[in-house]
Amino acid sequence: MHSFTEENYLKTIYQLSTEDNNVVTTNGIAEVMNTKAASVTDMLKKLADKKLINYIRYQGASLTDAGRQTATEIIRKHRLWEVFLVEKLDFKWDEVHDIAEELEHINSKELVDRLDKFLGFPKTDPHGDPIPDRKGNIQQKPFVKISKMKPGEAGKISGVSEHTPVFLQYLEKSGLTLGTTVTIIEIMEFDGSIILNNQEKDLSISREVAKNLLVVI
Amino acid sequence: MHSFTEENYLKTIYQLSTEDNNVVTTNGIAEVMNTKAASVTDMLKKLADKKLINYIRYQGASLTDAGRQTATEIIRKHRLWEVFLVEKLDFKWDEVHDIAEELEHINSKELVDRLDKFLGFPKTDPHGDPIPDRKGNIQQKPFVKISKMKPGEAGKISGVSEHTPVFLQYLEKSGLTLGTTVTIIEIMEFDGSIILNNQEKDLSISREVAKNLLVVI
DNA sequence: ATTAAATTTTAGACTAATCTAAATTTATTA
DNA sequence: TAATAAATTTAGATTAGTCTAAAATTTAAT
Repeated sequence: MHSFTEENYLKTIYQLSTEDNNVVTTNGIAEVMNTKAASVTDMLKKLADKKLINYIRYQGASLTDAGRQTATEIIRKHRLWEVFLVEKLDFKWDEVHDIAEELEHINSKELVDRLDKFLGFPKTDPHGDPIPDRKGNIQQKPFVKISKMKPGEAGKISGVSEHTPVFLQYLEKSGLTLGTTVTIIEIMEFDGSIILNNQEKDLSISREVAKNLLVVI
Repeated sequence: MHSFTEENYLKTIYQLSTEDNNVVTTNGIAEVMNTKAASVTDMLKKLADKKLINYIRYQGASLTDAGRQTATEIIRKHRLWEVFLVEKLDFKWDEVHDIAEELEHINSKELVDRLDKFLGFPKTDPHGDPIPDRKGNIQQKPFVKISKMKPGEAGKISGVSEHTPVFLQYLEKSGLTLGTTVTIIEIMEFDGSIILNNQEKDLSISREVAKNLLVVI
């Protein structure tokens, strides 16, 4: 088995490599993980030795099949536990991330599969992120950032690309929860902020918010 | 917070100090934890520095109030998770120990309390062990080892002092599950084995088994 | 195409937890 | 009660993960 630390690196590399296509940089990892570049380099060497990543000095890293498999298993566990926490234990969607961050390292395939069944084989977690299947396949939804939409277009809020409690709480307060349909009214030239209609009411959101709110059209 | 390792030491010290009254020895801990006496000494010094145990060189260790509080919190989590695994995920009672051993280190009081509520505030785990309350109070049941009983006496099987899968599977196969009532028929002089009646049938158990099976009379 | 800036790696040190082997203390017993 | 055995602790080494500071490499810019 892999250590918690190794697992966290693999998860981060996975996430960064889907955002910025494929090759991941040392500094990129260091920033996300709140650590130093030197530490990242050490770990990249170790993961390369274990054949979990492809790594070329000064060039960056990408996951091998084995590495990707491990990464998606961790993400699967993270998201299933989040569903459990929200659906069964009545946590709010902004409270579950840190706890799931710990639970994702519990080691038992049997446990994961039984949890999956217990939850009724959910397809997405409480933030709209898709839950990988046992083999690591992820059903990617056709998410569109609100910031990319044009006036007149409408979409159903289906995901977020920021998972911090403050952001989620802001959405909650503004009624921008998963499943609600929004229509773009107007985009302000001055600062790119967007006025949209949400459940009969108009409201303005900043460009920053629009970038992190995902809809399905 | 305390490291996993510290938590495991505290749990072990707690368990040993209830078995053999109070003061716990270095070798005793080393044996239970599958480690070396030298490692135990190091950790005892560290735990003493943190005021979690009272420790006198060459004399042994005992928990402080703070140490006991931490230990019982871990045991509370362990046993609640075991209930979850058996009641909600349909694991057998002999399959849950190792998984709970990992889950017991997840750090969130909120999680524990919500889990407790979700499970309907259970009083005992699947092996009959009492679940400590939030404050660390344990409702000790009046357990009696079958090996201490006399012919003619009867009792309800209510706990075990061995938690290994092989032992639990043996009990399962023999029909010696929690809740069934057994009556002592005869104690063999030769090897101390015991013949008892269990659900209309007589069966013989070894002294070793009798020492680890607990009943309430 | 050099130079400067940014990124990345190496070297060397630190901490937590562990180990072996040797030294010390306590317990046993002759 | 002195000698031996058992238990415990210390000394010194090892591993995983981290860090700072310095060196190497790549990228950007003049």
